[in-house]
Amino acid sequence: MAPHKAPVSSRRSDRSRRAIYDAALALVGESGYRRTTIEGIAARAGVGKQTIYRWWPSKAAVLMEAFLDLAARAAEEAGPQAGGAEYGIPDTGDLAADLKLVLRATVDELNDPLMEAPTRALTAEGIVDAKLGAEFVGKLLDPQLALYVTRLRAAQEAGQLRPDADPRIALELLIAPLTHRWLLRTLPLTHAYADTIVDYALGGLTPRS
Amino acid sequence: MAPHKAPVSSRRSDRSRRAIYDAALALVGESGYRRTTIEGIAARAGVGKQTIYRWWPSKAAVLMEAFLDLAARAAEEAGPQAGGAEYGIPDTGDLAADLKLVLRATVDELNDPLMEAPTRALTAEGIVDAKLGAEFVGKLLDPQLALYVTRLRAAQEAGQLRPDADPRIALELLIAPLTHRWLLRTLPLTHAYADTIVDYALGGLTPRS
Amino acid sequence: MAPHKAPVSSRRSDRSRRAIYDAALALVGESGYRRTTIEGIAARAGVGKQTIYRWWPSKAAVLMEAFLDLAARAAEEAGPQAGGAEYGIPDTGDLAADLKLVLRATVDELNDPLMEAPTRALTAEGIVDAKLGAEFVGKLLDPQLALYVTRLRAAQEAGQLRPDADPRIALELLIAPLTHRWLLRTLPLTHAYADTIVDYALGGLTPRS
Amino acid sequence: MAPHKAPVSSRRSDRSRRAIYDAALALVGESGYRRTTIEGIAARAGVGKQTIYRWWPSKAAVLMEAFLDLAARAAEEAGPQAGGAEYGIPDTGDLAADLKLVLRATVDELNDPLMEAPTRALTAEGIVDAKLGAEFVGKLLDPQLALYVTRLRAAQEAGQLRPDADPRIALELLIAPLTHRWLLRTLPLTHAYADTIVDYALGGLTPRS
DNA sequence: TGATAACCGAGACGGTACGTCCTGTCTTGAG
DNA sequence: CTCAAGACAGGACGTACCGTCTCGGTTATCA
Repeated sequence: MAPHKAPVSSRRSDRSRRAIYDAALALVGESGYRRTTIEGIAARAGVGKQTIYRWWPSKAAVLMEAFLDLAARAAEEAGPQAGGAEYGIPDTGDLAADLKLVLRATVDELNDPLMEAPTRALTAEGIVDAKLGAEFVGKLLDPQLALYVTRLRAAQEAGQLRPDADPRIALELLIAPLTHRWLLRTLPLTHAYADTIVDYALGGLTPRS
Repeated sequence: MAPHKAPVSSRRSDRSRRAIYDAALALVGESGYRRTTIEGIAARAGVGKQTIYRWWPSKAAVLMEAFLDLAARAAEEAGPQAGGAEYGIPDTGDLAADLKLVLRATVDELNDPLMEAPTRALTAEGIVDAKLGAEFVGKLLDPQLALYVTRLRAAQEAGQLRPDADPRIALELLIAPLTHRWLLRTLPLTHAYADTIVDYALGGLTPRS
Repeated sequence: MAPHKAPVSSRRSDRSRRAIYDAALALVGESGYRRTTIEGIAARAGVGKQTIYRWWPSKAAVLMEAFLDLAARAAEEAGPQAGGAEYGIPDTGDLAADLKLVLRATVDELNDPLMEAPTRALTAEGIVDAKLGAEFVGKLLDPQLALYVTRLRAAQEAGQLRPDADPRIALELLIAPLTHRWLLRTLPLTHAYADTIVDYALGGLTPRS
Repeated sequence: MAPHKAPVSSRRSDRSRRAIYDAALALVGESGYRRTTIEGIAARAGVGKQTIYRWWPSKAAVLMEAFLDLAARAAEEAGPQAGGAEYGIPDTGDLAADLKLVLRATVDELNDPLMEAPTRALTAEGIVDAKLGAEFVGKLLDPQLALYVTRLRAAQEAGQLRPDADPRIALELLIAPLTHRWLLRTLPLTHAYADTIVDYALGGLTPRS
């Protein structure tokens, strides 16, 4: 999205950009991030190498954009008919139920084999490369986490969450265990686990009657 | 520890192994994992490349062993005088206090700039490479997590923790948020944060009097 | 001249080709063929290894082309003013004298220390590698030998050589002994030797009056 | 035969030496001299590498000895019953016939595919490596050439060869063309060629009646 | 409505590192 | 005490990509 040395993109070829996204995602899915090369992406996309180097600073940046594009298109598709977490966490009045719903969806997403390779690749890259990590967090993670903050604040106003609880930290209590299992592959990531996490976490955060 | 194609070595050179560990850690610390090369490690260690390829299947495996060796030696040093988490989580009777102590130590460890580069590198590598990840978890993470399980079970027996709480999941509620902040660099990782996590997590896991 | 996997390139860099020729010849001269490496040539020429591998199939092929280029440039220089064997063997009417002149020149050429190393290297390589040998013979040797055939045929027409003598074999009688001494270093290769060879060989090939 | 750093050969294992000869010749025959390695010879001979390095200074030296041993054994076999050139050139009184006989045998030997690979390898090596070349000439070539000198001197005494002809040079006139064709593969090496060479060469060396 | 840029595909270039192979030396352990 | 087995430091091999750099050949403004 942000070219590293802006060549004023009005003349930029959409066809090439699309082809590069597709090639990048396909190759990462097929061969893994490590074995995916810029030359390989260019060849597969039927594009000159320079066309990649002109618009992106690194392989990771290409993949990041390809991934954002994928997510955007997925959201657009699922979006109109109300949709999932992208458009806010539902508020049925029952905080635990709402959270379980969303976390179960997150579990499913993480377990989706199609998304796995690129997500892992980007996360790993971001862990080592602070700049990329910041972009990853800013563009993909933070917007999602903000939805939790919103929902948790609503719960606080509704008296379903301790007024002194920090929503940001509360959210981490919910999200981090899932991420932990997924990233480190310690134990299987299931709906039951998501439910338990919600129960345990909320246990300490709901007002004691 | 497990050579990829075991040359069963009794004749293996200890001097070389040591030099390789040192060179690998030094280079990763100085230039980052990406820019560290096997050739570079060999050159710095004063060792033929083949000596590395003979005993390790990948750069990541070298670093892993170097890291394990580092940890082992650190533990041996700190070990005798009872020491930290390596030798069990203290049990003073106050679960929250004990956990805060240990988690604060973990925070310090994660913030230690000396350990940061290799730990991030290994973690990232493990996220993408399942085999390496399994080794990382089995050799480094699981032993530590087991200590939490032990302590939490003791707490259950002492009636300081709900009898129906799963210690494994409880532990993840404590550990995962720290890891999350550290890996993704979302927000600073402080002692205060560790304390809050303990408070929030235990809130839902201690018996309601 | 014939790239092993023709990248048909008009974009080939002349500067690199030249630098590679120079480096190859220099290194072979300085350190001998064996100790000359493709890496060394690339480094000395200030060229990437791939640029060598792209255009030549082997070290020997590089040297061959470098040598041909050298010979071509030498010929071009010496050429205009009529010159040596490159432009035909002189025909003064005295066959023996003409041959002695040319063979003495060949002796001098073979004894030239500058040409010695690469010529020996190429010859030796060609002895073992039939493909390269064929190229060597076709590009360097045969053209020279053809000049002898021409001169000997002229001598036959002039009645200075038996009409039933095969010029091709006659030529070998003249050339082979020189090559033999030079290649195998059995005895010194002198002008006197060249003269004697001409005398002995022609003795059996001139018409008996 | 001449160890480079004489380890007092009394303890030397004959079995190993033999096995090394066999392995060396076999490998050179199968894969060519270039692709034959000392490691390969050792492995094939079931011998430690050190056992080779102890007794020979180079791959070429191993092959040379193996080759000499082969020639010696071949001679021993063919020897007793009078035999070929090894035991002198026959003297039937007809110089031309005698020479043709021997040169035809040489042609056959050079065309023998079994001997070809190692002979070419050794010759090529000797062309580039002066020390080895000298050994090759001294041990293998000179003894053979001496036989020609003997026969030619006898012919001179019998008045079948000009008294002023240098036998050494005469011999080169006979031998060199064969070697030339064989080494450089310019044209096929046949009995007819050998005969012609004898005819042409002797033509100039026999007394004119 | 050309001229004239920019982008495009292609791919050669100088490099770096890869992982393999072999060299020649040194060490170990079984016989 | 010898010798096969093979680890060791070193270094070249030939390959794969890196990121930069031309090269013509389209487009797609703007003069």
